[in-house]
Amino acid sequence: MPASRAQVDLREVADLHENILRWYSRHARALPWRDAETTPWGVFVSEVMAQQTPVARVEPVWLSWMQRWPTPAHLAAESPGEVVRAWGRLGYPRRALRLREAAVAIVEVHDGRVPADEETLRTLPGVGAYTAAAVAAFAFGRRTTVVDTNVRRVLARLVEGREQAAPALTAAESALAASVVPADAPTSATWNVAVMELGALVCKARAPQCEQCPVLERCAWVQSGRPAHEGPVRRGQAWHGTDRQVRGAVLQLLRDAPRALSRTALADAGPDAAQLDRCIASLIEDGLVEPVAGTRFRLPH
DNA sequence: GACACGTGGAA
DNA sequence: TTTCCAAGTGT
Repeated sequence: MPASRAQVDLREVADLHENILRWYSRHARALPWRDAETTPWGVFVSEVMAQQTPVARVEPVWLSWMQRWPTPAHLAAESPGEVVRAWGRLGYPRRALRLREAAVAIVEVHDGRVPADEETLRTLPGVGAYTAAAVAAFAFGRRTTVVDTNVRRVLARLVEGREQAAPALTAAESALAASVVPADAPTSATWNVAVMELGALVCKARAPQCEQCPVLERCAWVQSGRPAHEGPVRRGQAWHGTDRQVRGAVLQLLRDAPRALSRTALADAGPDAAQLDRCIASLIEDGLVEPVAGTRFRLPH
């Protein structure tokens, strides 16, 4: 059956809802941004921090971040460099700049309040389809379809009978995910986070814990004997010797330095002089580094 | 659609 | 030790 035809009948959907929502009520992690008193801004921050980043690593940074900048106005008033420094080693530090830019837009365009609808959320820097849906659902209880890597993997296995989702999100996947979202808005929000949680804790990429799965009996992948992934092997992310590695090393030096560093000091970031210069230039271009008097470098003020 | 973009823990 | 990959976005 082509993936575009994969679907679940109504009785089956109701059963998935019941079992997955019950599982979530018993096994959901007590993440701080799930507290009832968390503001939409707090949810927004958590979703940006969680992009491509394990949730466990986000938690301590989120706690200190919300203490320091409890509202968009607080963050908007901060310097980019301090924001990048506080981002620490979460990775993809451009997210920190965009989060601050989003805070500025929220203050200047949206009266200091996080927008509730996806279309408006999508206009904010660093907010794509996933984050817009997640904030609408988890901060405002909107009925929408949240599709992240967990949801894609769970549906690939449960409904399509495949071990892995496609390399990139397809329209068919989005349609399938939308077709199983509960009609009721509050329930839909819980459903979206419940499927994500199931993917994160049980239906994991590497070592799925099928014996703990609340919908094991309905899983197409398990029923067909858990066949191994067919098709092209996913290309691993290159790392050693890449610009990304050098950029990360430069930024780590600057985060840890109280003042501007010389080009010589930054040479610790990599042995290739041409690559180092290229990376410094691209970091400046990205707004992550600021040149001082042409010869020294620091996080942007 | 393909690529670039950080980081570190688990297997 | 190397590889995998994690609540994606922007170009």
